Amino acid sequence: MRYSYQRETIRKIISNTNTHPTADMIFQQAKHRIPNISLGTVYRNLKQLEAGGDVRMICDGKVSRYDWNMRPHHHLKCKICGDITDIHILSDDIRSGVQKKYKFEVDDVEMTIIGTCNKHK
Amino acid sequence: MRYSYQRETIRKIISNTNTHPTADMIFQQAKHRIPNISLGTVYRNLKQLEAGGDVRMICDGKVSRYDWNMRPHHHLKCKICGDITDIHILSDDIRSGVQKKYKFEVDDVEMTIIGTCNKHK
DNA sequence: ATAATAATAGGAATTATTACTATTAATTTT
DNA sequence: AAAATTAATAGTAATAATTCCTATTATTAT
Repeated sequence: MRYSYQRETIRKIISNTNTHPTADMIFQQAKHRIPNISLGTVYRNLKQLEAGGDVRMICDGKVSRYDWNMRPHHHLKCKICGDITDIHILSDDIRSGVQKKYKFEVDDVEMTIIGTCNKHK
Repeated sequence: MRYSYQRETIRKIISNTNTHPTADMIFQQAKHRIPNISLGTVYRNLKQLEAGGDVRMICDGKVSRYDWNMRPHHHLKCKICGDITDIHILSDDIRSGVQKKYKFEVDDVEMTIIGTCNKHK
């Protein structure tokens, strides 16, 4: 893959936040550095970064969000403020249980825990 | 809520399948019985059925799918055929662990396990 | 330095979903 | 049972996230 300043900028934006930004949020940020960058470029590069294992896409309803944290982890989603926070809990027992019980070859366990975060008392 | 034949038809379509159909799949089915039903009607009624606790919406990437099974459960998603299957595994320990460790008031645990189902050897 | 070709900007196209509006049909009142 | 009220509908336009397309630009190999 050929070098591009746009892609590096996008990579850095994702790496420097814990907010799991959407493509559009990344686009808005990127415009500060590259005023005429286009949204298509953001999407194309997000796909390449994802394919290259540099970032991971997470689904939040209809929108995709992007996460630099490639270690296996899960998410807490607050229904009040919409914030998505990383949590590290093991899901190895779920993995092996499902593998055996349903004869299903598990690649990944995606867990989103919905509720109210501690910011709202 | 006022009775409508369209809504009852939609409810039945969802109740009679385990395929977690999308709004458009439900629309196609419904047209067999009500040829001039409109997609807007399907969406409006799906929302009402969801609000009334008759069906549950599940996110599958960009598309919403609908499930009649209101008991707490999780999903296996096959990356080959795209099928989504219900599984019943307890997530009570995850719930209480998160509640304590992150001071996060848990409403729901949504788990999607991605991999290859037993249809593909 | 030049040639080859990924990557880009900008805009058009697509897909899932929601909003709008005149008409229809279910319920309530008489 | 007929008239009045008003949800619900069909059909269409609008929106939002994302993908596709194309002439131009920028990176890399020669």
